Amino acid sequence: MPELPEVESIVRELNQADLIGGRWSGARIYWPRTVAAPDAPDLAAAVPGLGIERIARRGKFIVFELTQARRLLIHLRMSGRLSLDKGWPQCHAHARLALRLEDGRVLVFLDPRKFGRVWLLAHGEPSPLDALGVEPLSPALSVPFLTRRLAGRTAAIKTLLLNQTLIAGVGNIYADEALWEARIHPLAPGAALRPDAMRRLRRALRRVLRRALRADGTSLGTGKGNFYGLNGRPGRNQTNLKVYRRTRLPCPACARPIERIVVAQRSTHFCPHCQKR
DNA sequence: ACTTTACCCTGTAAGC
DNA sequence: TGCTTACAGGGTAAAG
Repeated sequence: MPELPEVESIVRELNQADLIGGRWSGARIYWPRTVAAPDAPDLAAAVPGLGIERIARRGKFIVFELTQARRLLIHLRMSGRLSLDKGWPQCHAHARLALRLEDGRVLVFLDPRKFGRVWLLAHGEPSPLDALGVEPLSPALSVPFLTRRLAGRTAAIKTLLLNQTLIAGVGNIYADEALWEARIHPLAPGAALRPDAMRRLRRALRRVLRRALRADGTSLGTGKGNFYGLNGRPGRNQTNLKVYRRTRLPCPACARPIERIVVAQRSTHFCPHCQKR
């Protein structure tokens, strides 16, 4: 569920929670498949004693840099959430993993749909971060870069924006929003984008993501699949959305109804008038 | 090398 | 109220 702005918001909150310098003292695994590390025989045994040096984001991953050159990665996928509690979870219905700190606090990974994954990696071990593309808010996302990487790509631009090996961190909401802002049809083949469209796309991606970041992410609806930051804090970006989940509502630019189609197995929202093929 | 498809899971909301 | 269906912001593996 969470994309770059949501994950970044959570990382900011974690960094404000006085975890740096602390040490893990134990772990409890409630749903074993949550632990994805291929050769981590027992995360619960390996975690105690590891200190937290840094907490960062890469793409949609939360990265805990630990002592002994180890790393703990968390990917929330569709329905993952984090909660920082005073002790081991008592009544969380969807607790999949809990990590206890020496000061007694416990970071609980909640995930109704069980798609989320956690890795504990040793130095030099193959990491899912290795495959990630550029950070969209870094200078690496340049027009020449986009031009190079989209050359020869016949897939729909919407599909390519969701491809984490090209650009890391963009998901369904911000792909739709950026394409609307750039006035590009979601089904346009990547290679069909003219230089001017490339410039608009780069600019739109960065604008849309930064705006969402300022609002601490997007929280839609009331369901459990909704985005929440640490300990259930919702974001405020939903009021900034122009097309996402606004099927049949008027386009903010031309007032014609927004359409919904399916691209890459994902709902895709766009204005057929403003975003021509 | 790139693209498409099936699949992983559970919860919520809408329609009847 | 209860049942059924569609949908959900993530990604992978395998086949074409």
